[in-house]
Amino acid sequence: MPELPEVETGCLLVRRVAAGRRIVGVDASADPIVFERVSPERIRKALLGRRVKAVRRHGKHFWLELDQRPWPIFHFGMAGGVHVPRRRSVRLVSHGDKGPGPAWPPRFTKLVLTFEDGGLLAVTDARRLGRIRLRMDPATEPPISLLGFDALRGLPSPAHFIGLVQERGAPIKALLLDQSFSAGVGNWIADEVLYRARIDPRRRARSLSAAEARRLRLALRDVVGTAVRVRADSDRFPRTWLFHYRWGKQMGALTARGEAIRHITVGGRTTAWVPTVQH
DNA sequence: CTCAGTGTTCAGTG
DNA sequence: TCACTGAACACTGA
Repeated sequence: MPELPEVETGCLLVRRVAAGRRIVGVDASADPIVFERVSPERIRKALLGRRVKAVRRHGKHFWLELDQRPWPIFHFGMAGGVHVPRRRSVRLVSHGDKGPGPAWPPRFTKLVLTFEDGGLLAVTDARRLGRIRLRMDPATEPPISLLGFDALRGLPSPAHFIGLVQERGAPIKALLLDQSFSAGVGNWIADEVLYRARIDPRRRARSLSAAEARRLRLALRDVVGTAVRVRADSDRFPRTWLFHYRWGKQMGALTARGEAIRHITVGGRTTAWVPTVQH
């Protein structure tokens, strides 16, 4: 679930349920991996009785501003997310893995918050690569202070962006994935952006012309902006996006325009690209 | 049973 | 020191 658009969408959900309310219940699982060196007791102590003043995000991290520090930071890793009960009635017992119907709390829940108005919020993480941290001032402390510009709201000016790109020697795809460069970009966004900018993912960032870097910036703005606008609902991504065809691996995968898709490894990640279009 | 994966970190290398 | 690479991490689902 977790690139910038998914995190932003989760953030909106959290804001809807939590903003302005007091936390009256904290149920934290004892998971030392998800709770980075923070015991469930400390999480509970930090959150219980606090009022949520604001919900902020930078890149793939988001955090709650409370009426008292420290504040919790959430990162979804590869398979984390936030959930609220569907409908009004809450079943406390899930009835089997299959079959439709509400289940609460969801599978892989690591944290459940209850709010004064009865609202509920569950934080899940199936693969346990996500993290929940406590910081006195999240924006100025690692890991968030180490992030680059936010790919949705912090895009640098064209001139600045071109400069940032041309001073780096990594493959352009690896640079896009570097969170200290563009915070929030993940594997599929990087591929989509490069496809739309018609740039070979293996190209060294330094080798991009000003025109190419400009194209890259616009593609980044468009892909992230569009994905956020549709609430990260991939069914609503434009049909022209590589996203819909990139997993037709094996052989003969084609884009909407009939272009052949190839898969290679760049920056340590599986990369889908279209050699006839990207140079 | 094996392996890829919408991510990050860290040891190792140049 | 900086920058980059690749393996490790952890676990589900195909």
